[in-house]
Amino acid sequence: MDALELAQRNREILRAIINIFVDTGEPVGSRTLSKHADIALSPATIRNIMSDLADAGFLTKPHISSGRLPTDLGYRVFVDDLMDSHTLTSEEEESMRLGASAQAAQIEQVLAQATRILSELTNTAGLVLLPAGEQLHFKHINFVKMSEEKTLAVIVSMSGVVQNRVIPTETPIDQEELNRISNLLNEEFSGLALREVREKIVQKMAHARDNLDTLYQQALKLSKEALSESEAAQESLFVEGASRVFSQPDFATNAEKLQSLYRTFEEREKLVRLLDKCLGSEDITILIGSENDFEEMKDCSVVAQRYYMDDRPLGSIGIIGPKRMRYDRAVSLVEWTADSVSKFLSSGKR
Amino acid sequence: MDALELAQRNREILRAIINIFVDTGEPVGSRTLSKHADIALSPATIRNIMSDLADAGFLTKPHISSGRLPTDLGYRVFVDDLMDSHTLTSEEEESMRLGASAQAAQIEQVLAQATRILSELTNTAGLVLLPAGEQLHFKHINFVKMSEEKTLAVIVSMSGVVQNRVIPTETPIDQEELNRISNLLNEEFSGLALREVREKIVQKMAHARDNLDTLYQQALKLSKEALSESEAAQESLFVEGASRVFSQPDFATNAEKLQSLYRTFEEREKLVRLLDKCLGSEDITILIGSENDFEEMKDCSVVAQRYYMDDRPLGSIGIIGPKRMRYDRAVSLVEWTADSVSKFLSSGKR
DNA sequence: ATTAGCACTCAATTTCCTTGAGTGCCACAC
DNA sequence: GTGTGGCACTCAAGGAAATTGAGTGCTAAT
Repeated sequence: MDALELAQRNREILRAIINIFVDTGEPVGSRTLSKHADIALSPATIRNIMSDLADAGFLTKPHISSGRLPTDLGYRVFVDDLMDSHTLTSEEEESMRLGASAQAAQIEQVLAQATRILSELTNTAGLVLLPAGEQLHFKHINFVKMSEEKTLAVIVSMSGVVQNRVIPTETPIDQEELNRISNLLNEEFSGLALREVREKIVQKMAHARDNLDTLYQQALKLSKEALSESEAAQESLFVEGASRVFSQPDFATNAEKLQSLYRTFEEREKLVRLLDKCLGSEDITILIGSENDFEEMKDCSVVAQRYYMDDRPLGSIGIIGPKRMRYDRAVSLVEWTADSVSKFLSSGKR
Repeated sequence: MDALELAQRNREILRAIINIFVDTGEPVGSRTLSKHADIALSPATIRNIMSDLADAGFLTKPHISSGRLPTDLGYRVFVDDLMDSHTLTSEEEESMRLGASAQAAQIEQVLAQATRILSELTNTAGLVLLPAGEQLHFKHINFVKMSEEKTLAVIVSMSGVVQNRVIPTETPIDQEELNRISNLLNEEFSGLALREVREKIVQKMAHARDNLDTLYQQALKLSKEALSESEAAQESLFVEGASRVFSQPDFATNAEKLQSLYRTFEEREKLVRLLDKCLGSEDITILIGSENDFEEMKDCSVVAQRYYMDDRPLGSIGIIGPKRMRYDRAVSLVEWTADSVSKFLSSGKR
């Protein structure tokens, strides 16, 4: 037997161990494995192989006289090379389709719904990120006078995202005038990326210094305020079904882990950063255990993919669950969901 | 010694037991209590009194040979009659003041901020309910054409709450026309309660059947859609720092309780109902243990009070924490916060 | 009425033992 | 040398028994 075939057999063993462990949650011993239909080797032989796999860093054991379980690295090669691809069952497809049925809904509602279904099907926490950043394109702005010192700006993007913010105004502007300002801006900036709008405004403000048209100047000033920093502040994140993660037996026993995990889910900022990372890659992103950079999430894995609107990546959608999860299913479901969402957002003209 | 004095002494004992238990979390025994400075009685005497208090239903014990701890009823009389009122320390006041510093912010931001501080200071979960129902008054409406079949309605209330929803439109209406419709509605309905607006629209629709002014008819139809059911659907609830509750030693040991509690926090609807109840009463509402109607929250207490805008009750703000909490502090802090929020929302003209 | 004393209870902790799954290594067979 | 059986060893988990200590309830004495 040459080296290649040996390697092949080792891979087979590794795959079997991970499959069994994902299924049972118990460390897998050599005896259990030799009973397994696909493996026709004696426990002793398997022990040798397991020992090799452990030396290579793919397996570990909780204590010296126990069965083996996969390391992060083990999961990694499993996910990259060993995993069979999962085809969705008809029930799974059925449930997904229900999600797309919501008609005439806002983008946020569509995303929230998709995440909820994703969470249900995978029994993990569903996440979706809608960064209100560079991707957004200006559709409409509207100013409402709230009081002498406060004006409310409502900004609608092409994709249907609505942002609003309060702007302090030194000199009162009456609603009539605000309406005219709105119209002015709507005509001028329609369809541009928010970033471009910001740039244009800055340019125009420089030029218009001596311009006598105060209405126009006020318009620029107001809209500058309204659009400032809107990208950083207003991204929105939906988390759905986080409690499912906590019910997993992997955490249920350990109150301490549970708490730190809970705190993580409350600190949305970290989740945003995780999903943000996925925006960078076209392929599905899988982060196993410590591969995500947050200590308190080292027992969790993230599977996420970006979704599109009209071929532009808009945000990312995914799940977060225990490291011990059915990666094949997770990958299929996340891909399918991202795909559905993309199709829904791009369908027809918006 | 007459009956009155005896009762007084019993009350003293009950108060001491609750204070100690709230402090330590351990059942209080007669010995511990007799060592307590304020109590100059022997353990045996105290035992007799404790026995009486237990018979009266104020105390209970986890097992036959252990110290006593308060029942829900015990907490109730404590809160109603025995509790010293807590005066805020200067640090506490200091932290609260910081919350009010945010200028020109939206109402949601103010509320979220207040809740966060409340949660920090009490080390419990902070809650705030902003029911977008009867209380809301119409300020401004704006329609944006998203596509041939979809129109986005943005409704701004007098209090600065922004709601938006997508309306399917059979016949396309162009933006120009939508603007005119907006203007029409804004003039006609400004300042009315949303409920009144709805009623008026229904009336007018009945009357206007033969009216040839199709613009007006369209306006009515659109606005009816935009305002329909908005009250039920769009109330918003902020929960801040729920993880603090989970870190409490009362729950930390019991993974099962922890989970059910977690699920409760995810089911916002129940929390809404709780806070909604508080809206009915002018006084601060305290619900101890099973006094709230949710089985899974029987180990928690709620302290909440409504807040006002211009002397109209708008919503309620409060905390939810373990039954074993410093009620005196909680009450003071919740009252103070509700007060600050009310003042902030009512200050000046809006 | 109050209290000291005493017997009793029971959760919690500790200790010790047993069990069983599993490893690692050695020697033997093919 | 590749695979296997055998054997000694390890260790977590679970259970039984013993110990401890905080606390109660009752009775008799002050």
